[in-house]
Amino acid sequence: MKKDKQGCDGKTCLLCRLSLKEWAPAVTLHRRNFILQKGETLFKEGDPVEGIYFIHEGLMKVHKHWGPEKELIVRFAQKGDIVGHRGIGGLEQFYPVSATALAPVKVCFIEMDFFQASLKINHALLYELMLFYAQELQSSEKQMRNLAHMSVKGRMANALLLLQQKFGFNKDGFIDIALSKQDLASYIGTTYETTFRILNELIADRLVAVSGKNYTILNEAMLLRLTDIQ
Amino acid sequence: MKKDKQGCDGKTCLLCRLSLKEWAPAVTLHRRNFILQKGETLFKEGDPVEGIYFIHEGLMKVHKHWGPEKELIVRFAQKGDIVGHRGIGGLEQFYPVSATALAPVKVCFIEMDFFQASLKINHALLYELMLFYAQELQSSEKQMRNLAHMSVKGRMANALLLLQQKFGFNKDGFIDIALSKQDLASYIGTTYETTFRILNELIADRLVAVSGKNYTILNEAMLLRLTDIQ
DNA sequence: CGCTCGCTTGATAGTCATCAACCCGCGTGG
DNA sequence: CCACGCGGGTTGATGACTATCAAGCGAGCG
Repeated sequence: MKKDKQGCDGKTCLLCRLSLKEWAPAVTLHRRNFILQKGETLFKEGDPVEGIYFIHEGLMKVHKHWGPEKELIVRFAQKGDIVGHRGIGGLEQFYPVSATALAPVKVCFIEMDFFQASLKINHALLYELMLFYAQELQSSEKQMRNLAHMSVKGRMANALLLLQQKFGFNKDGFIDIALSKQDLASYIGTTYETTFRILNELIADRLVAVSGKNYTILNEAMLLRLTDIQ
Repeated sequence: MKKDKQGCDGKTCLLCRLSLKEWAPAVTLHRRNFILQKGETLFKEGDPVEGIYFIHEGLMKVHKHWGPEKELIVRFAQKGDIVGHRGIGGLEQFYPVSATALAPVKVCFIEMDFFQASLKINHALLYELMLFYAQELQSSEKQMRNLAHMSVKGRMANALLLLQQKFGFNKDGFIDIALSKQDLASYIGTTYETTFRILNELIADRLVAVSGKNYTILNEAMLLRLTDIQ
C-alpha cells in the first residue's frame, strides 16, 4: 500500500461531495491517499477499525472468511463506493469483513474519529450514509434468501445479471469486470469446481459467453427465468 | 389489525425517545397505534411502503418469501424494535420483506413522509437509525456467510445461541420465545423435516432440550463448537 | 526436457430436500 | 359407545444437488 501523491479529485467520493465548505480544509488534513496493487488488502476481517475508505479508482472485493480456504464475497466496490463502513456502530471495533483489491486501486482514507465527527455535524452526509446502508441491507437480505433457497445455477444467473447491472459493458461487449472463476465462485457462494461446471452448462445453452476472466450475457430473458422460483 | 386506544408510552420506541420536544405534538398527530393478533400481518413483501412501525409489545417475524411455500426469516422483532425501515431509501417504494405477528403485538405507525421529515430535522434520530442499520447489516452479512458455508447443524446451533442472547430466559429456564418448528426452520433456512431431525440429534447429545415451542440450551460450549469451522 | 501450476474433468460421498407412510390423539357422526 | 377420518407430529426411503478428492491435461518456464 503506497501513498498516492495525486490524491482525491474532490468529486468522486461521498465525503468530498457532501463536505461542508468550511469543513473542507479539515478533511484535507485528515485524509490520506493510498494506491493498492492488485491482490493487496486494505484491511482484514478482525483488524481493529481505523477508519473508512472511499474508492477513487479500481475494483475491490469485500469478503467474509470461513476457515483458511473459504470465503464469501459480500459485495464489489468500485469508483465512488465506500469501504470500511461496516466498522461503524458495532460494539466491537473490528472490521467484520476484509477488503482486497481485484485491480489497482486508489483510495482515500479517513480516520474513524474524524469521520464520526463529520457525521455529527454534516447532516446531509449522515443522511446519504443512512440511505446507503438501507440499500446495502436490502440487497444483503435478498442475497440471504437466495443463498437459502436458490440453486447454484439460479444464483449464478442472478450474480451475472447483477454484475451486468452494476458494471455495464466494456468495449468488447463483455461485462466490465474481470473476475477470476474463484472469485465468481466466492461471490455465488459455491466452490470453484461447481462454478466451472454450471458455467459450462450456461455456455452450452448459449445463455452466456466467457472469455478468460470476462463474461457476457447472451440471453437475458432465459437467464432471468433461472432466477425464478422452481 | 385493530386500533389501540392506549397507545405509546413515550419511552419504548426510538422515535419517542429521541423526539425533539417541540416536535412531540406533531408526532402525536401523525402516529397511529395498532394491535395485531398472532398470525396477523403488518405488511407483505411487495406492498407499497406507507410508513414505519415501532413495536411496543409482542413479537414479530420479518421474513422474505420464496414461492408460496418457502420463506426465510430474516429477523425477529420485539419490544422497542423497528419494523418497516427496509422501505426507506430503496428506489422502489415496496417493502422488500413481510412482517407477521408471532404473538399479540402492539405497534405504533408513523407515515413515511412524516418520518422522513423527522429524519431531516432530528439529527440524533438519524444517527441512531444509521447505527441501527449498520448493526443490521453486520448481522445480515454474517448470516449470509453462514448460509453459504455452514451446515444445517451449525446454523441451528448458531440460531439457538442468537435467540438465547436476544430473548434471554423465561421463568422455566427456557429461551423466552415460543417458536414453532416451522418458524425455526425458516429462520435457519432449511425444511421442517430437516429441522426436526437435527433438533433430535442435538437433544440426543444433551446439547439442548425442547418442550413444545420452547427451547433451552444445555451445553453452550458444545453448541458453540458446532458453529466453528469444520 | 522435465517441472510446476492452473485449468478441466471424472468419480464418489455427504448433505439435505422431497415424498410418502405411519402413528396417535381428537372430534364427529353413526 | 365405537368406528371413522382428519391433521399434526414423526420417521423412512429416495434422489438431487453439490462438495470433495484425485487424476488428467496443457502451457509456460527454468
